[in-house]
Amino acid sequence: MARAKSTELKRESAGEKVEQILKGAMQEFLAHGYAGTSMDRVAAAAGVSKATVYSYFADKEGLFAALMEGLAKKRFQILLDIASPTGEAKIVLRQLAETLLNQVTEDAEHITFMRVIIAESGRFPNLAKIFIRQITQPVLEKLVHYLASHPELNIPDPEAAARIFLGSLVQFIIIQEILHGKEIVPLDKERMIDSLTHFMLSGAGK
Amino acid sequence: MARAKSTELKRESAGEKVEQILKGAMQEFLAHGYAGTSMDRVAAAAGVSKATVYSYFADKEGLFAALMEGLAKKRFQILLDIASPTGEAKIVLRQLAETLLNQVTEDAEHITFMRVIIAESGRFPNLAKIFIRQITQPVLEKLVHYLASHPELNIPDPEAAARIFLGSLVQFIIIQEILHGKEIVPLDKERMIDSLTHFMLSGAGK
DNA sequence: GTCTATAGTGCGATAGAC
DNA sequence: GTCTATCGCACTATAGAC
Repeated sequence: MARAKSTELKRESAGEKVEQILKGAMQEFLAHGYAGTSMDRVAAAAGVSKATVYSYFADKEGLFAALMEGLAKKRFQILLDIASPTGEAKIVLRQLAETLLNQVTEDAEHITFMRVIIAESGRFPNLAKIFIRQITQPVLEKLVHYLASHPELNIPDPEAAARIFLGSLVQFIIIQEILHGKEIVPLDKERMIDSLTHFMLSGAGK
Repeated sequence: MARAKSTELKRESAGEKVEQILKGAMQEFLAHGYAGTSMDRVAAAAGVSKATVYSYFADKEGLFAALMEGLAKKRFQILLDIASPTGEAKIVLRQLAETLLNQVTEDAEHITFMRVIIAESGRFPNLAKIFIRQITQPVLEKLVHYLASHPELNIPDPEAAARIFLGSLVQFIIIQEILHGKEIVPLDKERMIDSLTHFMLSGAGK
């Protein structure tokens, strides 16, 4: 085989293998968490040998970190796109809330990703901070900017209001989906959205 | 009770050992999660032999479940006590929010407990459900009852409003404390409380 | 493939209660 | 002395990092 020695950087086809490994790693780490995942299972799930895994990633921590950073970038890019709001506040806020709620509740991977980020935020504080910087902060900022640039809404503290708006929605997902509260404390998504927009618009001359 | 309940092993002084084991288990499980904790370390942290641990708890899962159920009962009892609200809405809501925020942010154990409940909600869905039933649901219900019994607040959907109120606060804790967002997206607790009460009271004739 | 860690068991020894 | 909780430790079998 004209396969190069693996101590150095990989050649042309490197990207494919990395993709493959990350895919297997995602399956395992999201399902079992960091400590609950073995490198053997990652290799098996990826369809490569353990040696191949270790030729691309220094160790378990490195693979986990690379995976989670990548997921943070890709999986929540949608949120940043929606959050470019124009138009009437009532519609903009409704749409933002609906997209966030539907986007996440329909995709089990999002839910599991959120769970793992929180789960490992003790062992991997830097990952949590990357998540905050890459997702929470920009979404928050866009919403703050929108709220602040619409003085007719009469919102006294846009930064706090943005936290309330997004925080309510995210915590709704955590209770209903992540903590399996759907059947115990059921509540329709639409009622959350209705009440949230009601409160946000309560200061406007309506 | 000469030979107490047959389901329980050991004699009268058993409680001490159980307490000791649970204390060690708390230290380890809260610090490292379920998969990241070894029974040897639990025994060491508890200052007992592994055999003793296994004489009181059937296995690792049983010990973990017993610990977490106990913590759910004791650690958040305070919330249920506060949530017996009487008096003017503005004050009641402020006090509830302040107590919840201070209670949790000042006690690292609360934060870690919340983290572990979410972390293990995939592997131990029943624990998450116990948490919802014993803490989330009763607190939610008391707040709903309060909001609903004060029609002058003019809240269209008390159930959704209660979710928004508590969800905002809990998510604030998750972002600031659990995900280490304090320095990245700082926000004073008081501003959250001010804005939350502002929205809740926005329908009242003020 | 190697070396370490871990869940769970078994047993002899100890020390205290009656 | 008898009973028993507990300790300490050796042991198996399995799994995991690398």
